[in-house]
Amino acid sequence: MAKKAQSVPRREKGLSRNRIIEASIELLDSSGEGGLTFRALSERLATGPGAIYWHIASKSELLIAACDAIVARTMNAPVATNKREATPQAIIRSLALGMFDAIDAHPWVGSALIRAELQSPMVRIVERIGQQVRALGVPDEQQWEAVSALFSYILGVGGKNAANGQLARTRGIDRSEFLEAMSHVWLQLDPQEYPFVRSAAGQLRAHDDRMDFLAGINLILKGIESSRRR
Amino acid sequence: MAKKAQSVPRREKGLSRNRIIEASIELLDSSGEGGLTFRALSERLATGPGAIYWHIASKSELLIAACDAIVARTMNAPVATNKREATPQAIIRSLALGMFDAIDAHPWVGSALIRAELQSPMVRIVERIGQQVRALGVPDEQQWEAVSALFSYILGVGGKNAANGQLARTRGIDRSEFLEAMSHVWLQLDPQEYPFVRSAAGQLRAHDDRMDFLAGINLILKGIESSRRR
DNA sequence: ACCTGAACACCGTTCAAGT
DNA sequence: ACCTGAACACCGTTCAAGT
Repeated sequence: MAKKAQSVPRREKGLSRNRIIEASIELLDSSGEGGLTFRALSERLATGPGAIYWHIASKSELLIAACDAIVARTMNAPVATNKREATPQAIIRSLALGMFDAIDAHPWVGSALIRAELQSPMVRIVERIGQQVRALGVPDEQQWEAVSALFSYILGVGGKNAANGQLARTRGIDRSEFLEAMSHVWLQLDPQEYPFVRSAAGQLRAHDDRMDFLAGINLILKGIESSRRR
Repeated sequence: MAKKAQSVPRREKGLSRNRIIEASIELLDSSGEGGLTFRALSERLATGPGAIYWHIASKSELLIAACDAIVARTMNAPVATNKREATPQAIIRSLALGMFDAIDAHPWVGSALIRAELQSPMVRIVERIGQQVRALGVPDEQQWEAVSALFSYILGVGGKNAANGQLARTRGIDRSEFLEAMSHVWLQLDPQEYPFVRSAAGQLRAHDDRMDFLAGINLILKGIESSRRR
């Protein structure tokens, strides 16, 4: 009968790079970094562990590919800014927050991103930010430094959040409980040796990761601005 | 300092948390993150894998303890600044570079640091930087944001360098070869979609990680300064 | 071309048994 | 109190064999 007359949704049974990546994302989301194993994955795909190797070279490649899929979605999503003032700064803030939220939703992306250095996920992020840094009027020789700083900062916060997510999962602990406990530990420190950390213990309990993240982006943006002005 | 008159250096044969940590550092330095296994470690310590568990709860605790030992040394080292102008900014730069160099020498510290969130290694770094941010005259409510931004940035660059080190080890590839190859890949990208990355490919080949890192620290410091002035 | 699944060479961790 | 080492329950990866 008609072979391509209508949208026969690619036979469910055939394995493909894409199906493998989608299944990996589901697995990573539902059971964390440790949840992605070739055995669990092949069970979910109703196949043998060896079959996956026909489509993907290694676990590390698989993790980066899954990370890249999330980053691609995030960087291609329409930028959520007020049209009235879609300044480069506002767009950069929005892109950065997009990554923050993506990592918040998929904590494993944070650590995968770090391992994917200079590969596709980084390229996507750097490109989007880079264009806005240009639009900011930063001179050519300073653009790389500016983009690199923003990217590294996002990477750092992302990695931290990935660790948080991992910790929350393994210890089955609530984030605010954990902050409470940590704040208590900090208050216990020797006041001679740790005056700053002790005094910051209160803010630790109250702080909002997302707002702190944004504040850091704003500091870097201000730094870029005041460098440019000179 | 010397607490007691040159005591006998704790009998070589007895296991101890410290000896285990030192052996772990050697193993991590010589064969990377993957090189730290309880089997390799117990062989080096001439004991069984189970023995280590008497002194340390888990591999993750071991990794963080090893990381903390390096961070402690780094943060306690005398700050290398020109006495004449030991401004808070200069001290922060020096502390940050100290961490950069430590991670450069021990790439595994980068990824361990990320996993150690809010624990001892972070506390040491945050304290040292925090004191200088205070000395900068940043108002109380803004201190945490400033320190947090600096720390996250250091974490991000550190994580990236850890990945580099790992990559260099597994692929047995030289850093500059790798940058060369990556720069070539970037030049191949679609100019419509990736104008910025393409134009940055040249700088990628030429760039100096350490200088880029310092430039980022300076951007954040400038941002802090201009926030304060407002 | 694509898939199967047993087998290999590892892991971290536990625990009865020793000293 | 501290150590031993076999055993358990996993891993990623390979590969002859199938379709």
